[in-house]
Amino acid sequence: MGQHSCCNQQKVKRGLWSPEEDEKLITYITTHGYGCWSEVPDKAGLQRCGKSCRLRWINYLRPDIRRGRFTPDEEKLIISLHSVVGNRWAHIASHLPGRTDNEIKNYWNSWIKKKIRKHSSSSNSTTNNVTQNVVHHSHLNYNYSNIKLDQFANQENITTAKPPETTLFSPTCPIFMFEPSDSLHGTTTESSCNLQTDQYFQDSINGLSSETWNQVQSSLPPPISTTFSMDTMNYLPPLIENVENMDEEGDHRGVLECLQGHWVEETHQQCPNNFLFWDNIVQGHGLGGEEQLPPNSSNMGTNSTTLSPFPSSSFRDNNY
DNA sequence: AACTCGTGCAACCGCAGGCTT
DNA sequence: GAAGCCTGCGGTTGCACGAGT
Repeated sequence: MGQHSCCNQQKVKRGLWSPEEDEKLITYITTHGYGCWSEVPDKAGLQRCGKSCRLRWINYLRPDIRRGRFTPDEEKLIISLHSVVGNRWAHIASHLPGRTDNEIKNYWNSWIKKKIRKHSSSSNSTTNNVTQNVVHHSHLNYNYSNIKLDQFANQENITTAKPPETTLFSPTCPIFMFEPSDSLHGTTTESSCNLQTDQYFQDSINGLSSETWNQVQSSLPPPISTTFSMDTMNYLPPLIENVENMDEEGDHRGVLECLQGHWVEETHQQCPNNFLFWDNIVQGHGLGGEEQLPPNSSNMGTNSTTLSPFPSSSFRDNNY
């Protein structure tokens, strides 16, 4: 064990590829094609495993590879697609000709690291344990969501507070799950926007060219009414619609009803971010009393208690 | 100049799923 | 249906390099 099945040959070289190795691989692939990758090393005269050859070719050597910095449009497209499909890098890469999943993944991860640092340096240090526990080297998608939600939780008034300065995306804002014309430009009122949108994401969407927008649209999953997968974005339109009905004083009851009626009860399974979102809304904005209690835990999916703090004990134990 | 640290990127690892036998 | 092999994918690691001290 310890080595991949394709790499258990004797004297398999690892590490960075030399120009000579690249040359051998290019020469072989361009003249013979790659066919079965496991046969490529022998036939090309390389002491690499087939998997390594494949990776080198796909990520670096193939002629249609596009290198260099991501353009603003590519960046926007990545952001948009990531909001739709999450960390499915190969899927995202399929919408960016010449870009590899590895490249996009690296770009995204380093980019998020920057955002996290920016957040942590600009926000005060009174973050709760949730954030501190989840900021880690991996699972950036999930963790970053928590960071944003945590910031919401620390705001006193969700309807008047300024949204985080540089939020990237969140499970609360796949706005293009709606009709683009309405959701993008018509329904993000001042009050609702603070709750449900991500400013960075919003800017990205607004800046998309029609071509890019079409690419995003083409990647959309089936309509929400028929799809409740684990994908976070599928949970959100009801919330956003209901938030629109909140009054200017920030009556959160609509949110709660929404969460109970459309979001939590219907989509309560396997979605930690949503639970945290709920948890933070409630904890951060002075809601209390019987009517605001989260749905009965018996309604929750079997995974809810292990995946998230919702319904949290602190919610019930504290006086909000 | 030497050292440390942070960052970006290439490559590896383990797993899942498809295909073949 | 089971086993083995292969490919593809996402997560993770390690290293080179530049910036800062």
